[in-house]
Amino acid sequence: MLRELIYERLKSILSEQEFQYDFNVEVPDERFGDFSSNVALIGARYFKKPPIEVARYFINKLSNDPLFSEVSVAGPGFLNFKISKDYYINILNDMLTKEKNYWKPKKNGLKLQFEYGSANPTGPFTVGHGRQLIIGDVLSNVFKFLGFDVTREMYLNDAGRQIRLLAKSLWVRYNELFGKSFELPEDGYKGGYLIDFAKKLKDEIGDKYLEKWDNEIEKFFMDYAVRNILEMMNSTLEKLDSKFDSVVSEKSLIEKGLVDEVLEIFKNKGLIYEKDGAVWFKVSNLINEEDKVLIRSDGTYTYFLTDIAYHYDKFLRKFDKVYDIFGSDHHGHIPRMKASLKALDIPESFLDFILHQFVTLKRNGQVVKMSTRSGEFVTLDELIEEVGKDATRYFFAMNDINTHLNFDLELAKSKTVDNPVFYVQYAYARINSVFEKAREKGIKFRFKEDIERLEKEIELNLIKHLDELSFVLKDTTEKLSPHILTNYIYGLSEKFHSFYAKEKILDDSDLPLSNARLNLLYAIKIVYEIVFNLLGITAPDHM
RNA sequence: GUGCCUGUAGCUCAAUUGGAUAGAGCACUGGACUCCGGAUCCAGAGGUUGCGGGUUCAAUUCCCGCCAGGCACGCCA
Repeated sequence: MLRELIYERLKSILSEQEFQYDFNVEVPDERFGDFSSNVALIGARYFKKPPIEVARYFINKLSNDPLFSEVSVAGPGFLNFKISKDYYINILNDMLTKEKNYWKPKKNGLKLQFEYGSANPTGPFTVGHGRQLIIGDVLSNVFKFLGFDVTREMYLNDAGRQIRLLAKSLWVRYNELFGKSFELPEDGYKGGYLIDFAKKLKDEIGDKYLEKWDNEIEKFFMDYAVRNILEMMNSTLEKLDSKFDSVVSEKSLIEKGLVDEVLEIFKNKGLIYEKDGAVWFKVSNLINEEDKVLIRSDGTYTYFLTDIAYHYDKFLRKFDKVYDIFGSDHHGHIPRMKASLKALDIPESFLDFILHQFVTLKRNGQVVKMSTRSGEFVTLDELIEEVGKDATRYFFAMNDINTHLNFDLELAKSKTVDNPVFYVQYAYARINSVFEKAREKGIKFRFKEDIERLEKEIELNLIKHLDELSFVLKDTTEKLSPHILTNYIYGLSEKFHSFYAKEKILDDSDLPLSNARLNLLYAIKIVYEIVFNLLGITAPDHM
């Protein structure tokens, strides 16, 4: 990785002087060179000399280094580097030899868990869940590619009050089918899917539970509704090509006794008390917030309590680090969650939250209101149906997670409008078609041969861009931002299309050059396959 | 009221966490295959980075204060 090589060289020059400070190596505007560094600007303070003089010191030290064809100083004291052609050829050769392993660092044994897509199983996934699912899926993929031991997990809140509301709502729908009218409970679920479930249920059991309601029947309706909703959710996940390694249910945590264990620990630490018939957690002892209820006066557990137990469970499962991916509406949950982990003597660094802002869905310029309970929403299923899996995944990944995502349905649906997904996929299809054309023309592809014929600026620049994938993957995991990856592949596509338009790849009059360029395309193809795989979108041979 | 996020070209978004003349796409203007896929490419125009201070060699980025939008402040999840 070029960036690292340059960084190491600069660092070792610093250590000769026994200086140690942070600086960066980055890709500047093309007119400045291949890479640049601010090492001299920052170093001025340590060298006690003007930046330009410090820069000259570095240039002197690096002048005979075969890695560079040129090192210069510019502006206020930036060091600009041009990588030698020979080195680029070496790198390309290395990529072709190692294929995708070129971009994989040595194994990193850290055990990570990503929790995302967690929801009440009370309705189908909404568009909002979609963003979360893709962020979680893509980040998991990248961490895994970089050698981490990754578990993707979904948490199901299948034990709470909402499930009982769901059961009752289904029961009301069921009765309606027999012409018996009951009021939907307040905050009940109004979604049409419950009517479908009710019809199915009527076929299966007839009038068995008509106008009857007790604890047994409630349990039956809860199980029936949850089972069917999970089926819906799984079918959506399949369409999205999103797989979980495990699903943890709230119910199972309670049955395992983890909630009791947590309560016991808190009790021993004097962190709980009773008031108004409920059990409270002394959050105010730990952070500057109000105390919270753990057990309601009717004896049921709050979400907060079972979630603490869940995170205790994660800790007992010996993850080195866990990430919770939520919508930004959950941000209020963070401080108290961190406080409770502290109360359990779990190190603060164990848990990190990744919050994403909301998705605003627009249809004909109008904002579509989404709410699971009112039943007015566009489901993730419908969205995938309309715009396809690839566009859905790419669009959810391509924005900074901290910004609101405007998803214009009409625009996304339209096949004629320019779509970044098509742009990047088209580049890949084009590469394939060049190889096909070469076969038609009888130009034989000689793997790893003739590559020293590559010398044009744009060719070497493409090699640099391929090399940069290592940095981009690292950056994606450090900033926990999938959009860095989509930006990268879009940038590679721009460079490739530009190269394609400018230079003829298959040139009958110069077969070695053609072969060199085919080798370059082969390396580009590997990078596309890596990135498409990480994003979970298809790599089309033809379009 | 308190806390979190956001504000960048007409629109949708970037900007390598403090770097050089703030970049792309759409839309607009004008060009490019008798040729490896024109779903492409090249060029032009478009900016007081919400406003005002501060920190320093350097601020879209960090700090303070305003303004605007989103979200959260439950014995909901």
